[in-house]
Amino acid sequence: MTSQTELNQYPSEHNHNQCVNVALSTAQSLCNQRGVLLTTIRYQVLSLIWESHKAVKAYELLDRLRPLQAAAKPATIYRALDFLIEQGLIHRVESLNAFVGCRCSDQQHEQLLFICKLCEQVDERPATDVMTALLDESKQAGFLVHSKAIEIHGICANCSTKVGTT
Amino acid sequence: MTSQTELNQYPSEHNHNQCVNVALSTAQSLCNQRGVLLTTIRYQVLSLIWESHKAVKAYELLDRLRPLQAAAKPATIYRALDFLIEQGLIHRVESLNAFVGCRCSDQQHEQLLFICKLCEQVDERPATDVMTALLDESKQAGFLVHSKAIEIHGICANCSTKVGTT
DNA sequence: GTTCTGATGTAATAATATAACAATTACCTA
DNA sequence: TAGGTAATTGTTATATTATTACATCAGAAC
Repeated sequence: MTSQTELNQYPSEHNHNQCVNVALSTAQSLCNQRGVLLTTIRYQVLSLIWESHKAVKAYELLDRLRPLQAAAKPATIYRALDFLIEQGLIHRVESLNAFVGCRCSDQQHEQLLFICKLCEQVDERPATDVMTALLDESKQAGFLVHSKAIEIHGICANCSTKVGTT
Repeated sequence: MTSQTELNQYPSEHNHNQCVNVALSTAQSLCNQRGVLLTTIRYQVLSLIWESHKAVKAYELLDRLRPLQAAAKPATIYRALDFLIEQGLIHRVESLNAFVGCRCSDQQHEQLLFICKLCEQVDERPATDVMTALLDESKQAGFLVHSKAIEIHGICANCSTKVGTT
């Protein structure tokens, strides 16, 4: 049953512990480099977000944080989220009002987010061609880009294989 | 003062009455073609959205609808918005939780939204190159696209000229 | 006219997010 | 190491955004 659940959530070759470890240690060293504090609460929230590759809602995080931080309130979560977003450690998924870990914190942070309607996992891709085309378009429009949100909803490769073979 | 306001909102060559007229009559004929009802409430909400090129919040629409529909409640607005979105007559701006008229209802509906932080106007552009690159990327990822939200925040050409010359 | 469907009325409440101010902690430096 | 300062967290309240459920109404189909 556990294995079935994991099968539904991740491709079989996926070692999620490693994802989490990499994410958390990268986060820690980035914060060190930048002289900002990855406090206990912030670290715990980041860990909770990294429990899966799904986008998580703020109040769901709150529920999951409370066992660790009895005093946790909405502000607790939103402050941690604000910090993590500022540091580029997570993405806010605008079209879901939810949050997902960023796998590219140390590189170009703004990416395409592919959001699967079936497994709900969010995959990020740098998509250089798209970004180039986008900057071209912006330049043509005379538009000065500050930030972008590019969110694609549909069915991921993993899920469409399963659907196809069922 | 009125003219100053308008100057801040639209490029001078812009005839907004025409925008509105085109949008509303296009909406009406599309609904006729499709055999769906552009009821009074829906028409009023669409008109209110088209009062400017800014994205409007649902509860702001509610306030503005009430003089016309004394019984208007949140559900009234959200139902009208759902309908207008389904019919491709407006865009939901995910990153603002707000709504803006669509100038391309009869064509390819999914566009890039350029959102100006200064004048708050939302400009939509088809950006074929971006869309092509995006579909390529999706194909490479094996991702089946259902819908996309591409929202660019920054400073529009009109505002950056003003800022530049000040 | 009756029935059926879609639209609207109405009330309650859920879900998401922020503001304001107090208390505490971390850090610097004298 | 004491004291000052800035950042973080605690706490309460409330604002904002959105949905659900059920009643009623209006118009089309029969």
